[in-house]
Amino acid sequence: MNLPPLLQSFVLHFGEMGSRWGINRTVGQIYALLYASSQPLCADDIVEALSISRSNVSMSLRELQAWNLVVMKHIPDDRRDYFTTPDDVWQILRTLAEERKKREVDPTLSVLRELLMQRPGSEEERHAQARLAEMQSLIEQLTKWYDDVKHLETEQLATLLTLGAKVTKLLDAKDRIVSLGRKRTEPKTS
Amino acid sequence: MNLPPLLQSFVLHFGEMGSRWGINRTVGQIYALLYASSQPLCADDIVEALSISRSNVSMSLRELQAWNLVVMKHIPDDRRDYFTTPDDVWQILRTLAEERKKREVDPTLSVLRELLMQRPGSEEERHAQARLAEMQSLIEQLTKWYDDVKHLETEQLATLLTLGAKVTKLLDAKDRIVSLGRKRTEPKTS
DNA sequence: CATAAATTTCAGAAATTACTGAAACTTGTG
DNA sequence: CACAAGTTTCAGTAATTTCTGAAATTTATG
Repeated sequence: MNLPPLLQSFVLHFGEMGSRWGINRTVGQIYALLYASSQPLCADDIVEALSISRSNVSMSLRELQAWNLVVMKHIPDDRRDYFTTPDDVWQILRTLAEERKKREVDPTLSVLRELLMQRPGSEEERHAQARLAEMQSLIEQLTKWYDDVKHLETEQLATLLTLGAKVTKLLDAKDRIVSLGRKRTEPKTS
Repeated sequence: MNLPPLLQSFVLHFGEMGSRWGINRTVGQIYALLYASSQPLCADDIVEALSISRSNVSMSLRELQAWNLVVMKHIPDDRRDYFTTPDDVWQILRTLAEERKKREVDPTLSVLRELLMQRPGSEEERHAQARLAEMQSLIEQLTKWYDDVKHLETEQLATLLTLGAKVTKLLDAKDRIVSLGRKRTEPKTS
């Protein structure tokens, strides 16, 4: 591996974190490299930058494509495929959320639904189902929220983040404002 | 493994998902078993239920404790340690969020901060730093939101979820209400 | 449609991670 | 404090995952 030190640290860190994020080391490193590079890279650039085999690069790029985390680019008069990551970090976040949900949440939700269709054959099963139902309910509330929020434009999403817990206060505030309004009294501005 | 079919399916599913969630199969299975069981279980109960070695159970319980995902209970006149999961699924969610953040986000944030302290030694490094800064900014916004929201009581959290994207509309509504209030006009109720 | 460049596939090797059983350790009790 | 019940540790083994290099396939072009 022969990269500028800063880039190398970043790449190595993503490699190490890879396993915690459910991807492998190489995939993490390649992603980091593409993310931080100023230019799209082709497979051989990656082979050279990370000192890994050509086939490993091929497999890993395929994995990153399956995650929709890289985009392929073409350079005029060059047959090779070049890769980058999308520029917009908010868009990357949306993709990550979508893919992780697909892989980590949806399968469980469908198993829960299936198991909750069954008739319990014992008291122990009845209790288990009650617990599964709690889990299902929570996950469905979370995914409903996610489905709602994922369509937001970046700016709105940022607003929502900045608002944070104040949302609940805002709700109270609204109620107060409304009732004040009804009494035709001047409300405070938040 | 000799469990009621429903429980067994649930346990096996959690085992399979384990790797995607950054825990291993056994840990996933034990968690599922404890989660759905009506009674606390001791290590030997788990050995029997899942047909795995005593030492594996010990190691896996240790891991689950490190995640704060199980609680130890004691039964009068019984020296053995018994384990359950917390009852409240919302509390479980909070714990999961906290632990995943600690393992999956915080280390990266600290690496990013460190790398952004360095002075870039080339144009390539300068560009890389700009990209890292974008990533850092996004993660900091997200963790700030999280730090804010994590203190909410379950009921408020549920409200926030139900609200979802409507929050942004609510904001608009508030503005309208406020200005209407100023004009001493009867505002609409949401 | 032949050729050459680029890419992918895949079987086996290497590396990593998970699991077991035996031994060591801890803790409560007579 | 000796014993027994319970728990943990750890070295070796098993299982899984990742990586490689050679061969096969695809694709653009003259």
